[in-house]
Amino acid sequence: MIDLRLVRNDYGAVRASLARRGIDLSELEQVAALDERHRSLITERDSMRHEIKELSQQVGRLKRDGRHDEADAVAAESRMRGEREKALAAEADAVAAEVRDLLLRIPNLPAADTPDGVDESDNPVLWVENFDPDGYGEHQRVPHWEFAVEAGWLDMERAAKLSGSMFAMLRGPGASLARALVQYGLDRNADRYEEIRPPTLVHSEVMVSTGQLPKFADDAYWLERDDLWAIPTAEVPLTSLASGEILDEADLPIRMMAHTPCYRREAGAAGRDTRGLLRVHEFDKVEILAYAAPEQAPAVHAEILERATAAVADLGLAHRIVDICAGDLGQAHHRSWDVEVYAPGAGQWLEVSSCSWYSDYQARRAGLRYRPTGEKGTRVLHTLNGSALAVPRVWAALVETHRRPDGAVAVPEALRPYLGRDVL
RNA sequence: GGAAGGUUGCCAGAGCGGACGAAUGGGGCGGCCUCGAAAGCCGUUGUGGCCUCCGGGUCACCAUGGGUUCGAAUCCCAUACCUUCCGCCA
Repeated sequence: MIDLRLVRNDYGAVRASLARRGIDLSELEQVAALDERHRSLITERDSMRHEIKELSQQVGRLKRDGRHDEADAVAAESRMRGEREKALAAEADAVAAEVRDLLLRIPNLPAADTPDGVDESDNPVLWVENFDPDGYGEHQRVPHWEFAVEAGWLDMERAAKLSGSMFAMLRGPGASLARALVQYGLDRNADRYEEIRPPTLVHSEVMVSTGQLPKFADDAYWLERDDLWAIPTAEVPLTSLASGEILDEADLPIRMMAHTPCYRREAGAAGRDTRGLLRVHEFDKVEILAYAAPEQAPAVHAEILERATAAVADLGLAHRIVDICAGDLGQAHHRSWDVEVYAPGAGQWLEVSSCSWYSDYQARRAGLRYRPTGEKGTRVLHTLNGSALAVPRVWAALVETHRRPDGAVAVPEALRPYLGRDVL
């Protein structure tokens, strides 16, 4: 969530920044008004508590001295204040809860250099590589949901039998390819990122920290019986890994990676772009993530983008980098770049990584802090992450791109050590 | 799933209704001593909210949430987590 103190001290700037997203600002206005009310309530409540404390100590002293009548009188006095305190506290708590509810729904402030724009169509393309729309042969223009199903690498029908539509099942060489991609994604980041295998079912508060809750509950799977949520990305457990902790500045940035399944209900996404592996409810992904001091964040952000891009470049895939404009920025994002690969069979660009800087938005929710070297006190961390390798879409673009006229798929050089073969 | 015990500051650990934000020891930091170090001695050492005439004042936090009381780390209730044993299990 955004910094309430910033709302208090520089309301105009916060308002102007959020306005770039093109959202309704009435919640922000309410927050500012309620916060003022909250502060006056707790100031009064605290002075009431102070008086109760002093009176109670008097009672103790009077009783020790055997002056019981006087003690009873003071106790009665204190009890009256107690009632007033109770009322003030209840009201203050109610207002605070209201402020928090609103604050959790207000999106992050876009970074100053985020491009202007209202939606996806305004996102500038920063970089295109290895892409020639006319350079693909007929054999490459076949969508994977046709030839990969025929070859027995992808079995959508039986997956649907087991779990419904938008679940995929990979088989034989198709499954091996997915596993190879995971290993490839992990190995290329193992130089700096600690490998972690986190739980993939998490408490509600963990989903709140990263921003999935309360606003986007319909997008996630929930296990009612145990009140646990299936993670939509490893970003969720990794961001909360150090929640409530105070880290040393000297240890920053802290880099982590995780291979996990990811679960997404994709509510409202039915219909478009859901053929084959384009959009599935469950998929594997290698995520890289970092905790950084604010000054370190831009460099770490660039590093994550560089790694995500290089991973697809080294697989010989046409790719591009898209700069997400203010109107298209995700709720928790401060600045974001998407890496997209071109799938010639599907005939479209597929988002395979969203490299994002969250500033202190998630860290404040999660309670991630650090102690600056040589300073007293703490500061809120910054979090950043991106997919190092999202399996299904990379899988799809890869088999379509490297499909040969004879129907076999040439395994890119970089992946051969993992698959132990040159063709599928 | 059942039973028992536990959860206090950076760590260990005392406190079991009033002067407790919390004894004591360890650790960290600063100082004295020393050529330097060890030992010893002295001091210091949590987080956050609000107000501020920027000197400070004040409130909250002893797993979490309720309750009792003039007053709760201390009493009561519920929950979570941890440990051990039993059961079940990849």
